Amino acid sequence: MYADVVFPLKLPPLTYRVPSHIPSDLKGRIVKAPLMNRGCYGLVIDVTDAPEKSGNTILKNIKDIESVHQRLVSESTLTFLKWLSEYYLMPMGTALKSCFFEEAVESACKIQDIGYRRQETGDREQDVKDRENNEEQIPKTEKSEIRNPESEFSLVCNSIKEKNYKSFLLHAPSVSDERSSLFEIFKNLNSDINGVIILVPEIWQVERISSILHGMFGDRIAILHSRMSRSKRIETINRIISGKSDIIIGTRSAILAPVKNLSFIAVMSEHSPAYKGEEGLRYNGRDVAVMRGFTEKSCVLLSSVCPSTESFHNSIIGKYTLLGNSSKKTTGRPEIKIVDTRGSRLKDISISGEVLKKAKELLLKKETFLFLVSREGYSLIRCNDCGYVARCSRCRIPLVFYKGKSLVRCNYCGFEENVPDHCEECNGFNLKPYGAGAERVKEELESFTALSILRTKDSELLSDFTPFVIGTTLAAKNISEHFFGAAALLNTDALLSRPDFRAYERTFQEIIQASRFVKQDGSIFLQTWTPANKILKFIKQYDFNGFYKYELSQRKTIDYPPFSKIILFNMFFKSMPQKILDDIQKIIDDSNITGVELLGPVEISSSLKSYRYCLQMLIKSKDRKRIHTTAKNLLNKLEKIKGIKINVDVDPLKI
DNA sequence: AGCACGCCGACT
DNA sequence: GTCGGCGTGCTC
Repeated sequence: MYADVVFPLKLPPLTYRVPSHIPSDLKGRIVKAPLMNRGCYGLVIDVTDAPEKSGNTILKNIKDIESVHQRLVSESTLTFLKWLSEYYLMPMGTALKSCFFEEAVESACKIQDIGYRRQETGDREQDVKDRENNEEQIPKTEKSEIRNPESEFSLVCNSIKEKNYKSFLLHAPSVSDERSSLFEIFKNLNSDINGVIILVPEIWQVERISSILHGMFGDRIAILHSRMSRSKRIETINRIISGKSDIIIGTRSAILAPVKNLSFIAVMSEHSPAYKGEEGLRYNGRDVAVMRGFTEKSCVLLSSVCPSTESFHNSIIGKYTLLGNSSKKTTGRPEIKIVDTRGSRLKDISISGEVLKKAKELLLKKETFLFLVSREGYSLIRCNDCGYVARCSRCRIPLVFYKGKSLVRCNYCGFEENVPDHCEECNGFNLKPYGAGAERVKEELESFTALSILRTKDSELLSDFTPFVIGTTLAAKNISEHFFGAAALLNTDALLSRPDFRAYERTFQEIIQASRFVKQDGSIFLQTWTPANKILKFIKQYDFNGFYKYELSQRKTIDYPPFSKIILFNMFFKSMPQKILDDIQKIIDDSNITGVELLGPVEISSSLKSYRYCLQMLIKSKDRKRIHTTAKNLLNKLEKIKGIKINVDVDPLKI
């Protein structure tokens, strides 16, 4: 008898012999096995009669499993783990590591080294029984009783009770509606629910949810996010495995928590790019949530005030059930005004006359005005003779001018140098600030109003009256809803023309999110040189359906998600002789790829400090299975090139 | 992830 | 001549 064991290392499963005195119900259990001359804890994912012949290499010197420990995962979780590894093109060990395996081992095996025999009546099962017994003492109302049968959330509640996979997409009118819907669901269920994961995009949002649910679930609630200390994380995982906590609230990684009998997954602000990992196993928490719900037969609720185009598309094709009709809700939202800055007389000023007039007006009424800019620093630098924008010599990214520090900086590689005095394109000396950063807007406002202006950092609290607030992001956790009398987006065009096929969608989402901080009868000004842009019309009217329809038609014509799948390869090198380029080309040619589009490789600037060079390759296809087999094949071959380091990004957000 | 093996610089 | 730098590679 042989067992395939996965360790929380960048490794595929390894085969071990199972000594005859060990029973065969090993699948899903933690075992200790020799690896690199010492005992390591791993997870058994398969038990076979003969050792698997991996390719044509016959395994010699197969070692014995040392000891057997508790069962950690169910059959369905194993299926999920295999999917996670295959889908994101990473070894199973990497996937296992992401699933809090080390923490599970730490809490279950090392602290109290439970041998095989004691296992059957382990503390874990007893704890669950204890909790269930306690709960039986508490009188419950009838399970089928829904307090508010008219509520559309009864659909979600029924689905949770049925214990079958079903996905919902809630298009909520506001962020607080998103949260209250969740509360409503738990209230309707009379807290009669086991195994819940609630995801939020950022750590500070965890507290918002946990405080709402604390009265209902007490210490059944566990919190999980990436900035917890190791010991706290182990403690939390221990609580989850033992069944003491089964309501998990956390950020991205919490979707991989070892919760048993998962019946409900909620993904708040599902459109958020924060759900996508940027290193290691680059999974998207939202997509993983849907897959986990599917394999573990749970109800999945995605919610957002501005759902992603992908999720909206899934609701059209019937993959998700659409809830909420906030797309029709235009009342109670601030008025959006498109400000045409093309004819502005004051060419060197980033704030338009119309916006400035409103700002002064609000100042008299003691109301606060929010200025949204898309970058820190003063501006870019542009040659007024030839129109060339100064760029980083290494990255070819526009350099940002910091007037206060009197330097230019590349925000990609961090390179800083003195402000150039002439244009490197035409050698002219007519360089001028171009575009508006936070520093410049502050300067302009101060010169127009003779007031000192508050620049917001995330941590700053706004309590006393501050006439103007300038922000680059809206991680405005300390700003209460409807705080501002008005808001202005000074460079809407910069957002709309970001080099990302999701630029329109992102802009729409950012404006919708900003709108929640503006008074309902206030206004939002969008300054633009392209007032005829269709997207601006949809935004102005809060026309979600119009936007999605247009955006989906655009995505279809350029053949991007959701109409095709994309996988990005970034290949890093210390040096890049012609031979490497030839080798890569040969691998591509030999793979005779069909039904898959391959763009590149093209050289891009390297984002890794220890690697100077980077080649990027984009793999694109309508065929979900084919793109994966092609990518896996290519990856296997490319990895053999010496000195290469490859980052694989399945469903990348940034291209 | 670790830990070994391996090929070039400064030392008793 | 050796000691040791950490770059590459393997782990059933």
